[in-house]
Amino acid sequence: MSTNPLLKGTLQTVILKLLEDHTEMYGYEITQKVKEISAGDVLLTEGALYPALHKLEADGFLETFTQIVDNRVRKYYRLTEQGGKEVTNKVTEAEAFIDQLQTLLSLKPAVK
Amino acid sequence: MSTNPLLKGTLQTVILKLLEDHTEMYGYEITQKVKEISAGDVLLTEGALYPALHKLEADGFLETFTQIVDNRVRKYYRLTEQGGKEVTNKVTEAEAFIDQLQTLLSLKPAVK
DNA sequence: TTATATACCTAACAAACTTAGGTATATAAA
DNA sequence: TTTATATACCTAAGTTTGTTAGGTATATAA
Repeated sequence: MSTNPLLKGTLQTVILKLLEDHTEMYGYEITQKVKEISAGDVLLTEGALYPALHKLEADGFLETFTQIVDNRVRKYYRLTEQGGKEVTNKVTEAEAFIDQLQTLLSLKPAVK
Repeated sequence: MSTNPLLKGTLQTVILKLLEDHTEMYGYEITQKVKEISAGDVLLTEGALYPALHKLEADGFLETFTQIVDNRVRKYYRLTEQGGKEVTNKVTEAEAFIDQLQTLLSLKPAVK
């Protein structure tokens, strides 16, 4: 019943931020890290994650390389130089969004 | 150029919250109130607003009545009883979303 | 008479999800 | 041994929710 896009358009921002903090990650690892950080509250669906990664790569923000571990393929992602700049932009945008939403919903904890 | 869904899936929540605080509002008034509260940062597009209002009404969260003012029609919206409960749900959901996003982006100001 | 503000609306398109599949290997449990 | 779970990648159909771009109409200021 829950039509619940958990990250509401901020998935790209979260991915970029994780890659800023962890340098190199593969898709499955990202789902686990998000689950861990959010204490199990945010469960990325693969149908959202993989297309998002491919788009970020196509846009020039990520680059990839593959490794074989235990006979299984891992596709690692890493920020490009352009991607490094984009993290800052997207995080700033997310902060503004949170700020606006808190204002509109009267959730601001204190006066700015 | 800005593909900027300013409210990223929270438009319904914002509308319901405004109607909780102001009892009765019409569409155009909502756009002006959002602009005012956000200091001009959030400009609702009518193509998003009106369908959202119609959906909230169809879902039983809002009821309407019309008034003529200066020969022009105003369609007022008001929360139904069910809508009154839904505000709480949706605002709680939005708070959780903000919290999760702040955690994932390392934006949390302090430890909880 | 032209532009801006007020006031409603819809339709075509795009973005970003969910849901539901598919392929394949390693390992723990029944 | 076979079944389930974890690991690891992927895509396609459908839905929701927005943008963009129109349309109609009245009041008022330039």
